[in-house]
Amino acid sequence: MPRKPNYDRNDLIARARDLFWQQGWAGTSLKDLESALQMKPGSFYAAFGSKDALYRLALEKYASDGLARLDELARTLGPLKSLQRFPQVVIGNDSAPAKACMLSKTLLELQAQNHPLAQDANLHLLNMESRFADLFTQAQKAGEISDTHDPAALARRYQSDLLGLRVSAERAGVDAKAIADEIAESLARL
Amino acid sequence: MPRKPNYDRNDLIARARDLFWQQGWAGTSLKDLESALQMKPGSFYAAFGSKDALYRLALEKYASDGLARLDELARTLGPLKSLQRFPQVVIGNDSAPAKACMLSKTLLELQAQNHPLAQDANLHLLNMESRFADLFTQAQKAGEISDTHDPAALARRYQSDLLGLRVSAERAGVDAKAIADEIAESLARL
DNA sequence: CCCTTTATTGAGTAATCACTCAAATATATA
DNA sequence: TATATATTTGAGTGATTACTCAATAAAGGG
Repeated sequence: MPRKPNYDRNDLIARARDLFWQQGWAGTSLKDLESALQMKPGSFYAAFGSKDALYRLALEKYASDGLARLDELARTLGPLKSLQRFPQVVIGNDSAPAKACMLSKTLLELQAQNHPLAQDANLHLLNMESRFADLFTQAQKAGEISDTHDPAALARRYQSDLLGLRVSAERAGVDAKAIADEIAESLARL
Repeated sequence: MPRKPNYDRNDLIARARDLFWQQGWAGTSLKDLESALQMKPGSFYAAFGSKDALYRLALEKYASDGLARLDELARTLGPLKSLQRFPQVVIGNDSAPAKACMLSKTLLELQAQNHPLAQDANLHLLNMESRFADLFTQAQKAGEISDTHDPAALARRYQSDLLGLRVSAERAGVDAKAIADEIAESLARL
């Protein structure tokens, strides 16, 4: 008996993610969202509840897509080569709405206000970091890198490098690809 | 004949810088500024003209103070050791309003809106980068590091690492000091 | 003390913010 | 087709935004 919504919820979340990713939390108004999602306020709030709730969903989509991209890379290239390739992949996606990581942008914007979304972002970052650690462990077991280093420490440093790379990639006049190459090269020396 | 202002302009700018640094551009309202600077709207606009103009001054102060801190370090420690110490110094300042770099926060928040302040931030970052390059050049001339690498490339990578470090230092559950040590250690291997 | 010049005050501006809700509309089942 | 249930609509909410301006206060030179 009910009436079905005439939109694809997942697609709406993806579009919201792109907006939030590019413009940030405060930089994205409800008018922006209404026009991007083609929804009137009533429908918007019936579907998502609040701007924050939609941002939360957008963050989750961003994070799980990122994990999936890394996993697929690992499946085709193996642990070390996927870690070496990932930096280039991440800044090379020209259809992405921004070069910088949405999780770090969220963290930097909302951490000071103790906003729950900042905690969400940090959790997703920790998730990613532990996936990096897994890959380092696998690379050690495969003999691709020496096992003198702690995989957790390698992952911590690798993620920090990635975050720096992606901030740098946002800047004008900075050759981010060169930085990505150097990150990959330094992994080869482990 | 004129009446003198009863505030220290430089001190006001420093307080504004701290607010902006911590809370960001959109996250800092005029009410926040009025209460932190103890100024009514009229005085505020007579003194600074606009929120953006004050942010601009705050950015300049942030950048020149950063350069000064690096220069002093270089004077006492020499080029290589100052580059090695700088990461720890930058994340170790507990009285600072934030760990992350205000220039990168500004860039990430305002770049998408093509806000002039984002360009300002990038210019300050370029300034800092060229100072890093100078130090790398000096370190090469002093024989502290090999001269096989291009100082500009070293500076580019170094700044990227610093930006990543400072984002990481903002996160809960991340041992940023360990990352800073690794950055310093990797410089020793040049 | 007067007068000129500047600083300070704080109520008030229009615009925008996230969000609400009653009415209208569409759909699937009975 | 009638009814129950859900979605969509869009004008409108109060709060907050950055900012203005006429009135008042203060300070130094004559």
